[in-house]
Amino acid sequence: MSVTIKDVAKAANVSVATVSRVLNKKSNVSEEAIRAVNNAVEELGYSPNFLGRDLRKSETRRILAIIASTEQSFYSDVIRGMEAAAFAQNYDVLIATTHDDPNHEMHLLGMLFSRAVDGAVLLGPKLDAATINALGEKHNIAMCLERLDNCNVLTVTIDNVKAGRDAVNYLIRKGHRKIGLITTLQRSQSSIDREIGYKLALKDNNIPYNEEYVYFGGYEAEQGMRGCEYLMNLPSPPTAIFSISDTIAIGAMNYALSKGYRIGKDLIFMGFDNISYSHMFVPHLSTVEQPCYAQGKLVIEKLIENMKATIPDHNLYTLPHSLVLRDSTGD
Amino acid sequence: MSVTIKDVAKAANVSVATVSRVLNKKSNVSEEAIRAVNNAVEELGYSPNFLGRDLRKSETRRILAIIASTEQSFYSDVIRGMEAAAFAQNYDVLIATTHDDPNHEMHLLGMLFSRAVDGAVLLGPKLDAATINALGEKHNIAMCLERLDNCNVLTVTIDNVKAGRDAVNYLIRKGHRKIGLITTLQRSQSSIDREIGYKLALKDNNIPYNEEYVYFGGYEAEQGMRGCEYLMNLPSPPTAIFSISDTIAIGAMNYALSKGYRIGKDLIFMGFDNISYSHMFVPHLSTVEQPCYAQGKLVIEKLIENMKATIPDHNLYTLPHSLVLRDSTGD
DNA sequence: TAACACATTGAAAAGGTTTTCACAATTTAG
DNA sequence: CTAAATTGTGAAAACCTTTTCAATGTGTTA
Repeated sequence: MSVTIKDVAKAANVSVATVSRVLNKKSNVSEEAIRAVNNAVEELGYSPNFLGRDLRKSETRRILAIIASTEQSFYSDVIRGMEAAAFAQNYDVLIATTHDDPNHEMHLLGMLFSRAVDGAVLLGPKLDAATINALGEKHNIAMCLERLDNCNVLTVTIDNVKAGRDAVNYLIRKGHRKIGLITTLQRSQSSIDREIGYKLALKDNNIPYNEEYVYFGGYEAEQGMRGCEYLMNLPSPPTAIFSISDTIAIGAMNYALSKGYRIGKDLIFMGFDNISYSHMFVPHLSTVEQPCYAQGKLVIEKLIENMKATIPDHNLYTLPHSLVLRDSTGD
Repeated sequence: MSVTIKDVAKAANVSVATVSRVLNKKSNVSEEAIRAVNNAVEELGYSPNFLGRDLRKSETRRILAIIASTEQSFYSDVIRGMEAAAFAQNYDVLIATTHDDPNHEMHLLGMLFSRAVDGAVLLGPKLDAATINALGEKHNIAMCLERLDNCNVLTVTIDNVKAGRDAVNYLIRKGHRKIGLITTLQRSQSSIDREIGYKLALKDNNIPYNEEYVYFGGYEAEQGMRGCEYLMNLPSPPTAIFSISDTIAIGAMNYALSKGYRIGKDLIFMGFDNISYSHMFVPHLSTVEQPCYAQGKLVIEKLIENMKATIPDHNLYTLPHSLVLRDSTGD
């Protein structure tokens, strides 16, 4: 029914081998054959069946990026970086979402085990380290943005401990000593690391850790509001709030605005991620920026290297972050 | 090197045909064989090669969603709808981004022509109607969110003309007669349709169309700011502004806030899309909501139907939108 | 002129699966 | 107790490529 390489061969009066050679731009084929084949291809509207090709070559030149959801807009830059690195070596990047379901994550990894893709990058996996380690033994897996403790799979991320520490140190340097933290109950390693950084910054400045100043919520802006409400209703409320994501920080500021706090003066805020909305929101949000594009680019480069390597690289690569200072810290 | 169905067959002491039958849960196979095969599979850590399977079955049960970028967070709900419908029939949804490049869009469609996926959904294509029509003749393509004039390919969208008209009519009903429009220079059909709706609403209320009140910018919040600045510096500035997207509206409100306008009173705003940030931003943004999830779900259902159908359905389906009224219109 | 290198080509194997077909063994019907 | 139906099974074909190998033909060298 569908036109195959055989049909092209017949139409061009050559063998299928020759058609294949022309299509793959092999050198040893005559000008005449090239013309005949190209004409036939054009005429019949032929496009090669990748299933046949991929099966024979045992390679698809496709990489799967597995993300929790497309909601988190800051994935966007990571994907762009991944694509840039992939295209440079003739790979395509496909994206699939898990919706935070480890079973579905495993299902998607099935595409890797079954060779429907050549490699997979996990952006914030829900599977545990042991499972991923086991899979990483036999398959081409990498992690990006998020590391996992005791996981020896190729990983590209930032130093979230240091990032949290830098962020909070900055708030303290601004003259604040009562620092709130809004983080998440459902813990990713990055949240945990940022919280560790928060504690280290307090220690750096001889400020005792006060667990009252830490609110555990969810990832939504709504939860940021709740967190801020909780913190500001403490007997001795904080004067600076560090949130482990911009979305949460925006929610928190939302609450502060509604209560008339003067953001940047009475109360300062620091977010994380530098999502595009963080400088659309008024007041503009100070935040920690991580090199999304660079992380995406690097992880793909390393992953592709690993495909060819005999001894795969299972290292952890840490890229530098930076502070972006805006209205919300009075800058 | 890699373990195949043959290895399993050997280990289980049966033929490859039997292994295949067990794996695909065919009825006519003995309990004994089932046990033997399952053991062998377990022991060898076998997972079937999808390239072989898909080639043989001429089907991949994968659908490609082609989007401009993962930046636009409101795609997220559409994707969720698509996945729900797909999973229900054992299909997977893969996402790929074009970055607004028609060439890259064509490259991705290559996965469809080459049978690496069974169908493709375009969410905001950059290719022209004629090209898509031609491709739609031979391949399983659908469009979602965005229609194209003179394009007879299965399409699921909303009535953007009516939506724009409803939005502007609401602003007028609120007592305003000087209505600004911030739209985009690089035109998608939805922008065009919303602009038509804007004009129709003016006509509905005998308000003459004034081209000074229309600003053509880009899709970024930044451009919304510019648009608002332009409009408010007119000799007789508008008292209500309709933006063709929430992101643009948020930018516009940003400018208005910085100039001290009382949003919801002196100046009212209406956006489009109901992105999650539209009710995080203070003041909360009134907007037009489109049924993203439902559109995604429907387009996949129809697309899968088309795969089986002898005469494919090339209709345009229009789902209902609604107004979401918040602070920015004084509600 | 013989021997040889080189360019171009096609037949066939290979890649891993599913499915058809035929066959044997068993059960059921008459 | 025989004929017919059913069940379980394996060999081989099919899906569509790429690639290996051998063969042909041309041109070059000795």
